[in-house]
Amino acid sequence: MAPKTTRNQSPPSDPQGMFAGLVVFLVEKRVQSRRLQIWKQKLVQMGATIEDSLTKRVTHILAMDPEALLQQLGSERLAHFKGTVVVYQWLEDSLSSGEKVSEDMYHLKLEADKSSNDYISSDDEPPKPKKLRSSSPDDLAHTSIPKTPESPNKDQITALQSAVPYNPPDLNKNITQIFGKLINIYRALGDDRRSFSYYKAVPVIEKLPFKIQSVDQVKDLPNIGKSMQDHIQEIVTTGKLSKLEHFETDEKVRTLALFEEIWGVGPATALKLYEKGHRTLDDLKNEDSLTNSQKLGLRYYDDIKQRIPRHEAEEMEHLLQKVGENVLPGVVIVCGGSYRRGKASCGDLDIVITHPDGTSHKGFLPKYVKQLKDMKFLREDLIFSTHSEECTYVSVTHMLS
DNA sequence: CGGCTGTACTG
DNA sequence: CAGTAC
DNA sequence: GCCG
Repeated sequence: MAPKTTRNQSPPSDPQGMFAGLVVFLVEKRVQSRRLQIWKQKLVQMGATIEDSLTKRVTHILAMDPEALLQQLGSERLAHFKGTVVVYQWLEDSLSSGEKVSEDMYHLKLEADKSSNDYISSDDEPPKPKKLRSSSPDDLAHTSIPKTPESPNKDQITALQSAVPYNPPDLNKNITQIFGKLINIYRALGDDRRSFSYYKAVPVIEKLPFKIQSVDQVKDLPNIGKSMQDHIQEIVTTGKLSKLEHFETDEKVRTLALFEEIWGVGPATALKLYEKGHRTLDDLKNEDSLTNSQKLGLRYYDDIKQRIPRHEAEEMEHLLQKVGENVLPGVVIVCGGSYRRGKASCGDLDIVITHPDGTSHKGFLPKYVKQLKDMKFLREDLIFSTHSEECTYVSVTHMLS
């Protein structure tokens, strides 16, 4: 879980280099990948930072020509960009002259505007006939409280508070959705390692600011190896993945994957249930070998699978903070996880509870939980344990809206 | 080819 | 301790 | 599955 999100490359960057302070986004279209690689390396060496997506920190966009630029970013995203857009020649000339040349002669401008002929996609989720969002989001809260009263994690708190929500464009859903299914399937089969590989590949693909049309565009991305490239190739050309098709026609694989979506059910339990002859969730209604957590996971199957829209997560955070302050003045409650990372929707809500004086948090969680239960925010305990100073709590919540 | 995080909770 | 989740 |  440790966010190693920094993609620090090996070549030592020189903070005094000619590109110091620049944050660059490279439009990769119409660029030889080998050349791109060299450029990236040079930029980093000379003190620049390279962004994988068009974040608000980006100061410079580099592109071959207006078409490539437009094709990868779209005019509306570009319209909001306030930085400098130049052609790669600027970089070439800077490198050859040994000093950063003025951008003036290299500005890349879009041809007038070809009106709004882009694309207005109402991008919903096709493979989800699920309709009613009767708003019963689930909530999994995990709290961990520093062991030492010194509470040396002020940095963590400020880091949490200063995180900037940014949602990269979600092109390439065709690929990430298929990979997402493979993640579940391999995990259901007990192949966690392979599952994790796909798990790591997905965010890499999600961060791409363009739609993948050729293998060349992904051939030297991290966590994308030979197999992934082949799969991507097949998906972009045929629109599907035969490997996945094969899995999905296999009843055992299908069933194991289904059972494993139940909270508390892993590969072993899923297999046992399958061997007992169970094939559907309904078959499990009367299966009393399930643990408490698993029964709850089954009962709230649909609710737990619901994602929480960001704005609702925001409301929940405020509510949680208000109640927390009420139970113990001064307590600090912040959301972490996917919410903190700025996702548009969250599968759960991760909560971190701390207190500035480092000791007052003792015994806070039970009282807090009780309060939240009384007001019908929390519903059912999935896990609830308290050691002397570290507490863990995972629960299903119910929000009436 | 071998490693791929480590830890806490349930029953 | 096995299984599970994070 | 990917990586070293």
